[in-house]
Amino acid sequence: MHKTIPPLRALVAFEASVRHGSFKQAAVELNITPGAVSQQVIKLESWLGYPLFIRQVRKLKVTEQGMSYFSLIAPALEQISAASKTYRQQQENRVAISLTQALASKWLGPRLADFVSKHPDIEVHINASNSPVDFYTDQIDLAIRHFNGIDPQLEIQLAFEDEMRLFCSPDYQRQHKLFSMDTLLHTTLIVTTLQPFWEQWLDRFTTINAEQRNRISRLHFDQALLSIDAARRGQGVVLTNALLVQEELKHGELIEPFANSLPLEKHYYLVHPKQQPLNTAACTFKAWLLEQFSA
Amino acid sequence: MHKTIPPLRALVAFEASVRHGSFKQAAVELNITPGAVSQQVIKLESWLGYPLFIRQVRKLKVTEQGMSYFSLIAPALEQISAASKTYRQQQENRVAISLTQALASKWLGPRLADFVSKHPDIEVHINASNSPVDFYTDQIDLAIRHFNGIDPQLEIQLAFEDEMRLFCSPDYQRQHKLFSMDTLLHTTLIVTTLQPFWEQWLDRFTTINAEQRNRISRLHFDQALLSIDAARRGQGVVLTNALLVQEELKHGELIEPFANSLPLEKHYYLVHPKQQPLNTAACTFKAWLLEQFSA
DNA sequence: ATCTATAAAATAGAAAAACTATTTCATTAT
DNA sequence: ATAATGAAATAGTTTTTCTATTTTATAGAT
Repeated sequence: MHKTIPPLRALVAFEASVRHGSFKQAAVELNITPGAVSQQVIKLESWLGYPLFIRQVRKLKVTEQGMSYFSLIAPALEQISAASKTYRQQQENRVAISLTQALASKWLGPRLADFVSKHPDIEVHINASNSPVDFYTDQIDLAIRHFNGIDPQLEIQLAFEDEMRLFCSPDYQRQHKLFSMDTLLHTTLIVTTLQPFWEQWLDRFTTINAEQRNRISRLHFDQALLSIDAARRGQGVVLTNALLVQEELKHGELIEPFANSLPLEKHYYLVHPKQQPLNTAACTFKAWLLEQFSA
Repeated sequence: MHKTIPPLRALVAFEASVRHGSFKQAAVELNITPGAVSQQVIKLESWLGYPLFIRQVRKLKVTEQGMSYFSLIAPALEQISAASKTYRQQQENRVAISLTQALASKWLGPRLADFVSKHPDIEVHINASNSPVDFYTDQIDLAIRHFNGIDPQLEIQLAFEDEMRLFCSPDYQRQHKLFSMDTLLHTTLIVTTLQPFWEQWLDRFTTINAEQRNRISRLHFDQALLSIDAARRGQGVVLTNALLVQEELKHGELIEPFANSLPLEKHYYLVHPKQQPLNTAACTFKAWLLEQFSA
């Protein structure tokens, strides 16, 4: 099929030289030296087997054959340029962020309208997944990750410090008289599988011993969102970050019976790979996110 | 204008990989290693900013974006390939020869029909000019030149030895009783400007002295063809190479009253530049010419 | 279950292409 | 007459392209 492909850099130099009628001007456009243009054109002439220009002192005249060849390859190069511009530029207006479903739903979701209204030309992709992403393969620009904040390959900025707070619905509190710590013995603990912090919390803030703790009833969910929902429905008490229940607190669907907070070693950070420069949209989005973190 | 040109070798590798759905097969087509194809595709992905293929073990799947980009650039590459094939191949079927007008008209012209009938696909260009040519600029493959046969830059083969013979029309011979050398005193000598051999010829083959020679009437032409024509019309006697009057001799339009021949130091050679390899057509034409020289 | 074949990925090094810097040349402009 | 201009020629530097090799994860055969 493609057995006959000319030296393509030479073709680009030729096309620009015809348009400008000058190696000098072509060089300016291509941002290379005139000598390089000259050599590339000679290379193409050698490949084709005949001259494409009549060279005069300080002057260049394209041959008829050169002109004819130009008329065929110029539109093709233009097509490649236009397609490439479009497909590359597509990325300038696009930003994709990866974060957990809980954060996407409870934190970013309610705020996104603000960003969109401020930047209607930017296409925002939310990759809400609890599994780790590959920035390159999955075309992710930014991520909010929960980790220790150490990774030499990433640009890292703290988003939120993580801490576990206890929440339940108002009804649950009334029914179980959740007014002192020891009443937790008679409640159901809603456990999020990936956030196994109940032991630490109870040990830190109650006098309930290990044996007693083993006897407390538990409900397990593998998603923070489901745990929060269960608590909202009055099925137990949940430990989570207040960030994820801001709306429920606001609407009185959940309350915080005890003001105790268990700080964690891992926090939420905004990250992106050092080796992958952010496009305009991603920079804009990042700036907006940093604003939101500190608000 | 062409500010957005992707790495073009990478584009070629990408296009072939999409068509084959395999780096391996693309490599076979492009006659490079699979590793090189892989690297070029990665390079294009990096330039565009997103992946073009989903890589699976021993398998390659083009992304939607990749397919979409392919649909735009593939026709353009095909256009470049087709144009380049045509314009390069044009040379394979073309041969151009430079020689004097006299040789073109009197020697090559009558014989060319033979070559053309044997090779109808070969396009023959006759550059009949008495001024020197530049092989490269003027796109000349071969030349028949009149010189001493020494030029290190050329491939050289003897075509004909040059010699001056005397010719006139039968009528002129009768009117001037051209049966002995001294009768030349009363003729008109037809002189070709670039072939000033009358003095030598008369000195070598007659007893006419210098003073007598100065008194012979002369007619000057700057083209050998015109000199021959004048002789044919009975306007005088002409010195020329027998090669150029073969048809006139055959038709009885010219005769050779005296069989004397003045050998010259320069001869006719078939030449072409050592640095400019002959294409197929030119090789074929050269072989045919060499045949004609020895016939 | 084990072994072989396959094709893409990753890596280091070699070869070729692309480009730069400089000088020369033949005008052209001042 | 001198200075400016742009293409040509040349040697050297930088970058790209490509090769060779090993690794990896299957997919297929036994």
